[in-house]
Amino acid sequence: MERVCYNVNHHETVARVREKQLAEDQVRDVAAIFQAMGDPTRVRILHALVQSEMCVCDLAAVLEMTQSAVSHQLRNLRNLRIIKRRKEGRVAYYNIDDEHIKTLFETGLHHVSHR
Amino acid sequence: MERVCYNVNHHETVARVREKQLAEDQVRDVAAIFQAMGDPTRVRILHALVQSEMCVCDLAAVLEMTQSAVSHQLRNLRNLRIIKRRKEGRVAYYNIDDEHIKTLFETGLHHVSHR
DNA sequence: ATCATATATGAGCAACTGTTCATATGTTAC
DNA sequence: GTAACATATGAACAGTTGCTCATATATGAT
Repeated sequence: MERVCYNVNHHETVARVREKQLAEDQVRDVAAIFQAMGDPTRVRILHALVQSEMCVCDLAAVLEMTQSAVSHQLRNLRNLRIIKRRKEGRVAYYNIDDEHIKTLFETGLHHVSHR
Repeated sequence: MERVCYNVNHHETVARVREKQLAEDQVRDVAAIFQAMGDPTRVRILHALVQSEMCVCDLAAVLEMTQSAVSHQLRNLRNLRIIKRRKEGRVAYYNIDDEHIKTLFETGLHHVSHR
């Protein structure tokens, strides 16, 4: 990496913040969670699921998107344990995985609604 | 859009969730906030700024990244009003924009640390 | 004025992402 | 068994993103 800064301006701050840096896997995991919530389609899916457990077919109807597109996104969210699936015959019901996720999502929603 | 679902399985649920759908700009805004927090570099930047106001040069030192890369990301975050800038001479100091953002970020961090 | 430093930014490019399309898998009804 | 339905998934393709590199702008020191 090139030398871009000839002297660190605030040695004490840099040292202190360096010490408390997050572990690589923490950074990866938190970024993955936020990234998953950072897409309009997935926001709409999560907002729907906060209100009610829903099957793929119903979600596609609400979002007015293809079953395939919705299913792909549900897989993304499920892989990250943001939502969970319950199967009943041929119907798959999706739910927010836990209360923490619900809280996190609603905190973000609350933020944009109040500014 | 093709017909993928021959009968909506749960009319009542679909109708109820449809009614409470988010407005398009709410969806866009909340997705943008989460998306901005959904990148490892920006997570590290935010985690640093939660601890202390920092200048670009110091952030680059902590992250061990080029000044240019950091500056580009700071612009992204500032455009979304996630961080704010304070100028003092030729030095630009960055800060988390408000307490809501700090809370949102820490809620996400807390989530991945406790599972 | 010139030089050094701090930050900002446009272009370019490789990597990633979200949708579509086609198709596969699995379940229910007959 | 076959047909209808619900969901899942791989490939492909366009659009987006994050970094690098080069360069621009702006301030402070001399």
